[in-house]
Amino acid sequence: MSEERSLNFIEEIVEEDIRNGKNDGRVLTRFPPEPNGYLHIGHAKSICLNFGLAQKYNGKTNLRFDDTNPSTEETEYVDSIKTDVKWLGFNWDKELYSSDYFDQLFDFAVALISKGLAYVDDSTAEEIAASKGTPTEPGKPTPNRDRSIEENLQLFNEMKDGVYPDGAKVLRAKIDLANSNMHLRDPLMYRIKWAHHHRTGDKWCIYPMYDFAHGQSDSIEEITHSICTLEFIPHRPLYEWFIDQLNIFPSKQYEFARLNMTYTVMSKRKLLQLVNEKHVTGWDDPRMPTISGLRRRGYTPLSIRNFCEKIGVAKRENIIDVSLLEFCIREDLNKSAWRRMAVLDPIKLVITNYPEGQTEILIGENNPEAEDGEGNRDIPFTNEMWIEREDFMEIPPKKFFRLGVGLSVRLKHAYIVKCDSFVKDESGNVTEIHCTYFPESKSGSDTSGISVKGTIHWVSAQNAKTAEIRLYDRLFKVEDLSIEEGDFKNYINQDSLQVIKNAFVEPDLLNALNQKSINEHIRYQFIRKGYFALDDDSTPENLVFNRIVTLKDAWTKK
RNA sequence: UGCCCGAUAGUAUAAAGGUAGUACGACUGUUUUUGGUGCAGUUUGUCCAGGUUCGAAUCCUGGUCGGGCAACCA
Repeated sequence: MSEERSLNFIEEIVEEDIRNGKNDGRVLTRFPPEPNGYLHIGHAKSICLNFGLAQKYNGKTNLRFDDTNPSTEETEYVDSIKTDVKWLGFNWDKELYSSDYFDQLFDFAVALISKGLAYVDDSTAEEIAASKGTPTEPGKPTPNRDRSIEENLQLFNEMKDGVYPDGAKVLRAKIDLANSNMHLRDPLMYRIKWAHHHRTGDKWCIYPMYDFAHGQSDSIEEITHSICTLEFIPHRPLYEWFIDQLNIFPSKQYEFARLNMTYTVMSKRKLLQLVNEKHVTGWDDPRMPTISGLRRRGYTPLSIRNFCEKIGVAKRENIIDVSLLEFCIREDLNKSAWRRMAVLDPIKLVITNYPEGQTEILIGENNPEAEDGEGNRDIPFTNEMWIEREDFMEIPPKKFFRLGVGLSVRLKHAYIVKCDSFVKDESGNVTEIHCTYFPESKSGSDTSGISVKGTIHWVSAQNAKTAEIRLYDRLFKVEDLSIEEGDFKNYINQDSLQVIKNAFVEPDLLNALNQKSINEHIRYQFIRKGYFALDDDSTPENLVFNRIVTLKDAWTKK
């Protein structure tokens, strides 16, 4: 057997279960989102874990919507969740809903009442909260705790039949009001909610609580490993209590630490707030940590799966540096993205010894990382160019490998040019750079003998196409939002979006829209500027590119 | 002053009583027609105090620190 990557603690549990022949070696996991928001990168961790486990151990994974609270859930979210899971590259075995089990769950509740293990309580929410005591003081029974089984049965049926208004009664498990675990102090099983459900419509006016739905749903599906996040640890005894009392399939719950990431938030509540209060343009704003946001930004499914692999799975609270996510997308795109040239902050460069009106077609390979370069594209070369303003300096510092009077650089895929002079306007801004080129220095057939330190990108001014380019920075100004005081919105980075309306791109990029229609090569590396993805806002008249991430830059750091 | 979970380089994650390793970050060199990539290297760590043991990141005891738990949310 060859050297294997070490297992995370859940894989160890699964392997041990398989060794022991538990569940006949069967592995069935589930990904159980509540359809009340869009999925984010933290969900991706859970998705990769659940589906990954199944793939690794010959099992299956169900997609189950935990839809027990009709007032927050919508079909829109169901659809987006399915889209995102598929996009990440996973296929579920069954698409299921907790609401599929409402009848069964009702019968389970009746069974518990019949065993004297559940009762209908007429107390208000406040009264119940008060009667539960505190972590250090035991709770006290409410007046209804000792109702007869018959009465409970009748009342519960009346709850279901719509006899009572919202909040009038609840069904509670009869466990232990003094338990040190607050979740065991007679937890609520059902509440009355006259709300329209996105799937069951108006059939029900009572809905099960999470604790009386999740474990039972796992059990009904015969889930072997029910994986959730750390905050559910105190629920586990309750999860097991219901399964024991009902004597149904013993699914087991395991908990891991959720993902946190620097410079962003990861709670649906906060993300919803950013959307509702228009701090971002929507759930799929490219600055959002949502799957749809990352997708629109240009992240690939592979890069996200690799990221989830690298961050590992453990029980320790963590905050992952967003630079690891950035590493993952660079790693993927460096190998696959086609190279193009784009000038974001243009300044004119004039080649004084190149014939005006002449156009030469140069060849550039699409992908230098591929053996065959994945083909070439034509790049027109003329006497006037757009180059990046930052690639010229009036007074260049030492080790500045770009342009300044007397300095030479190679124009990528083209010739070496030497800067002779520059032109300024009245206010002192440089408006033009004048160079001479060396005809023998043509890329690929250079016989000039000249060697230069720098190579810069450019676009022929006569042939350039304009494009809109959107540059994104971190959404928040601080690394770890969880340790900051006050409203998280105080830390929003107001400069997280920069729109460049008139960038110049090489003409071949007009093909980007066609490429997109065949779903290929919609992501590019703009040489020296980063990785970019064509945005859905693009039209043939106005191409829009999102910067996914910059290239690593060892120069500007200095 | 309850119960539960956790603690290994800056950030994560391994080492199941026997050499503290890996990735990202940072830094250095090298290659390069992208100051990218690649390649080579450097850097930084077991929360504390006791105990068990030939030997402890690992087991035990006590402490410290961080997190969670008292929604008719999930």
